[in-house]
Amino acid sequence: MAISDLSTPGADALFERVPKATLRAHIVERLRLAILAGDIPPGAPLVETALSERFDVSRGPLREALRQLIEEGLVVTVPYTGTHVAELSVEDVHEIYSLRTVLETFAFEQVWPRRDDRFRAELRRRNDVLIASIDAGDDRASILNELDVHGLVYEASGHKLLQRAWHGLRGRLQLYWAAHHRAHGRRGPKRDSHDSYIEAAFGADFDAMKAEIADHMRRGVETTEKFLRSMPGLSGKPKRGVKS
Amino acid sequence: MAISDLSTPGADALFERVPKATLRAHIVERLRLAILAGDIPPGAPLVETALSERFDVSRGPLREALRQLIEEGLVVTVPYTGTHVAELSVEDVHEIYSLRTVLETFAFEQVWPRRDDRFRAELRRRNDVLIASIDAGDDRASILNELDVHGLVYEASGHKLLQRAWHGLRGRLQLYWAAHHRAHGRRGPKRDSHDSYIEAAFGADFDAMKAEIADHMRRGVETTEKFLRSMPGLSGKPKRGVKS
DNA sequence: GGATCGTCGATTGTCAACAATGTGTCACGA
DNA sequence: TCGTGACACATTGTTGACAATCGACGATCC
Repeated sequence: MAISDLSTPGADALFERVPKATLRAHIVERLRLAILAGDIPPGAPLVETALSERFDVSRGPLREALRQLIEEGLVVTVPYTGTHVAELSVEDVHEIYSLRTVLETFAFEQVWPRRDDRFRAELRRRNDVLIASIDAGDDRASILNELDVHGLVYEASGHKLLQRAWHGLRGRLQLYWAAHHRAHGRRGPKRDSHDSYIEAAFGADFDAMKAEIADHMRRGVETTEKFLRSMPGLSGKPKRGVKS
Repeated sequence: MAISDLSTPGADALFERVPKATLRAHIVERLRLAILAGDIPPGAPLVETALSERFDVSRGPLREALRQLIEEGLVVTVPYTGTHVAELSVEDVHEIYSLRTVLETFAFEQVWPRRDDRFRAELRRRNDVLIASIDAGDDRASILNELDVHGLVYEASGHKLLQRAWHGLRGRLQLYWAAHHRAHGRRGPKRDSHDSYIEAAFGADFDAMKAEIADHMRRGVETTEKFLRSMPGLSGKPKRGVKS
């Protein structure tokens, strides 16, 4: 089979620049997507032979793809024993959101003084997309669109290292929200929670924006924590035999 | 050859917990050390066959090790073309230090309210080690010790994600300072630059500490930028044929 | 002389077989 | 019944060979 047979046109140009040139790059994407979409849930084992069969590649490229996802924090492995999707803990939630508060504030500090009209227009546009998906009741899309709105701030900062850091956080966030969606369904981002964020972003008061970011994160950590506490199974040991 | 033959006892327990159990883990360490020490300078090609021979392993584990270093930002690769050590640019320096200012301030925010005596004692200890190596004129050690002093703040924060972020920044910083040392020699961290930092860390005024962090980073970016501008060759294209 | 095309070497990408390790199971004895 | 030891199985780690691709060099044609 030729590599080109696997090409998925412009469907998901969400992450970084995508080479698409090698099998490994392909698998990284597909596997990441499968994990983030909750297709392979947290704690589920990732057996190399099974995955190599599923993706129709040999174990070489697959292992390299796994290494990359390990480095991204989405996958955990124990030598000679096994590999599984990263699990969710309450401490992680606190860490993610506290760090995100710092990073997003920093990102806004970079963008704010520039009074960038292109940024504002794009922010408006992405927010409209988000609102539309919320109103349509499409939770899967809403989660992604919400992250896209926030992601714009990092992109606009022009700070590559900061974007990289956001990318790492984004993946874990998606892991949580996907689990949340899978458990409760129809409980994506709320309109009003985001309205105040956008309003502040378009305002003139930077301190108000900082406060709004902190508030937004507080709400996020609250929701996610409540969810996790209601699902103690998610941070348990991976069960042998759960099909991937 | 048995894996145990490669064991390097407690020589460099600098980075994370070291499994030592697999060849791959070993190579990641050795390769990272070779890069960070400047043994393989920025821009130099990393040919898989040459490296696999040098480290006496096959290309499989070596490639996986490379993947990990790529994810850490120390190595860059182009499919079907080549791999080389990451290069140094002035923008990178600005990004690293600006992000580090934010992260280190955040780390101190976590540590400060606790009035942790163990932290203060360890800070004193590591600082003494640093001073000793500076006075001894050992630049190589001084660079590492200086990073160790700062690293303690991240460790004491107890924030795993923050430590992870610091680890990524730390590697790049080491890359710069190693190149700096190699070029100029005998120009490691200065005593007086660090004295004010430590003084503030032991003081009671948190705002003063924040200002000191910002100052410290300003000095760092200034030195590093001046160095880079004096060595334009470091950000050039990798030359084919440079031995690794 | 300059541009273009093909060839060749170097390098990375991929694969399938084999080795090493850890974990659970099951028989056995106290 | 409970502990214990050996054994088999599942899984990852490692290897060497082969395929695909890229970049440079040189021949050829205009």
